[in-house]
Amino acid sequence: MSFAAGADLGLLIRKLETIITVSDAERQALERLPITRRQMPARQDIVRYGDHPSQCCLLLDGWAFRYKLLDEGKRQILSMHIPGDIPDLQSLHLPVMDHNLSSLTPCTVAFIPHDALLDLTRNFPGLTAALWRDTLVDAAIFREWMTNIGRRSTLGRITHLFCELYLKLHAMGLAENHACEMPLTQSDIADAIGVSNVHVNRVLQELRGQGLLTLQGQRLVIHDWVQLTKRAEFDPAYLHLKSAAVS
Amino acid sequence: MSFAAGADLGLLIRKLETIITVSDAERQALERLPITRRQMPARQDIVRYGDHPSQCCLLLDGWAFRYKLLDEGKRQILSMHIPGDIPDLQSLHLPVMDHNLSSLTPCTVAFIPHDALLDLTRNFPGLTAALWRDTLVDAAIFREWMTNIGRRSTLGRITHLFCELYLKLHAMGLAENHACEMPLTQSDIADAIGVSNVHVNRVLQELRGQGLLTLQGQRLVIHDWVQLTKRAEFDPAYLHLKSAAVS
DNA sequence: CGCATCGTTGATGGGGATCAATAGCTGTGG
DNA sequence: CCACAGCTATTGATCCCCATCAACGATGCG
Repeated sequence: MSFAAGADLGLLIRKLETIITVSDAERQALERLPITRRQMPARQDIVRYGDHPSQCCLLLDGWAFRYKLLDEGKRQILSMHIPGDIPDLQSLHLPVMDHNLSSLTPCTVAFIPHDALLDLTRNFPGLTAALWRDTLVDAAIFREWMTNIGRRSTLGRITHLFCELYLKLHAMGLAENHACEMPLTQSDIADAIGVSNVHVNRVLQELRGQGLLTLQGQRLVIHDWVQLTKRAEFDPAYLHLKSAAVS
Repeated sequence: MSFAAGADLGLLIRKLETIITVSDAERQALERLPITRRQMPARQDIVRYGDHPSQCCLLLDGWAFRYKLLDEGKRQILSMHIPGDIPDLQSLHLPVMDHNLSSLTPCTVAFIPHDALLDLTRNFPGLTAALWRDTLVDAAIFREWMTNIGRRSTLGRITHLFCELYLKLHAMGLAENHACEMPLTQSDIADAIGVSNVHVNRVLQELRGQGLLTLQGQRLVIHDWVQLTKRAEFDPAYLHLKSAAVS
């Protein structure tokens, strides 16, 4: 357990500041949260379906994702998470997990006890609102993903996903110049947008062929942001960022 | 504006009680909420994309649904709502609407000013948690719908939707004996599960042919609940009901 | 260097979109 | 009370997007 975790929790503060304005008192309360740091290898479950967590997981470094498994091994990826996110914040008020949370890359996470967070919410209505709001943005992204999966073409789905991830990274200062890390495999993308991995492969080739983007190694480079957002029918309103401006 | 709205707000209390236990003090505070009642015809928007609502909408009677519109008139239905629901509770902390809320049937709604709700959250941490939790269940349902749309067969999607709606109605005491109102058109179902209305029609015939259910007029009768939940891979955990028991 | 994971390619078939036409149902007004 | 309009449900025909299966490179890691 670490109590000198100002730097770690600074990331949480930065995240909250992409959504609200954090006062000094709130900032200090956040920095006083007791946390347990942990390193995780890639693709290891952090919390599982059926668990009753007693803490939340703040992602400090690396990527994570949530998913559900169905019969016959089918998988639906529900969300992607980057540093600053608390992917299982809902466990604060929903005692039993209805899905899994896993690391995507090697990760550093900080566990925050529910007790400490609930304490915070009792004393800082502003932070309660901020955390609540964070879960509401989460839900807003779910709604957009539903729309993505249900009603867009495969090409639209992939480009929409990339637009969203780039913007999320950009808001946290983790991406510039329309380029960013992209550690998803093609199978991950497939399970996020509801198509087969083979089809993802073919549509990615088409996107490359059209010169819209490059995806090599673990890196995404967007060559024509405006055109990409057009193909994706991407409207960033649903991310509810304080400033959604990206040239 | 009506201040003698105990009966109306009793519905909200009943809804919250499907999720948490409401204390007497909380109950009284809820019953003191100032509300404005309104009648709505079927299929009329209540709140629209881009709006900045200053109140939340408690559904007293009838069904409502949320949806997004895309290019070329494509529509994705995001959720279905029944009496007791507050379909736009997220507007309490997300000032701008990223989707539309519309009546499905003729409705009676009660508008509750944001001010009054925010006041409540300042004085009743338990109610804050309850309302927060309500939006978290909302999100849990979104996750399940994502999975439904992304990874289940069309037959699985339809049956899953019916299982969910029946259970939600049952929890509110609005359905018994595996039968309930079902005012969705086939096009509504199609836009909820991400297929075409023609295909919905054909799969419904198959369901009828297999004797699993009857769907005539505006009424759904489930003939074999166990079998239906099997075909749907339906696991009610994601609804986070206090008691999910249905024979 | 060998194994595992990931990416790529080809062939094949089916689920489901799309278009179009007809029939049924409901409310409305003359 | 009937006629009409408009919506909803149904059916048929056609086509293609994409799942699936299978095989083969490529890449990275212990």
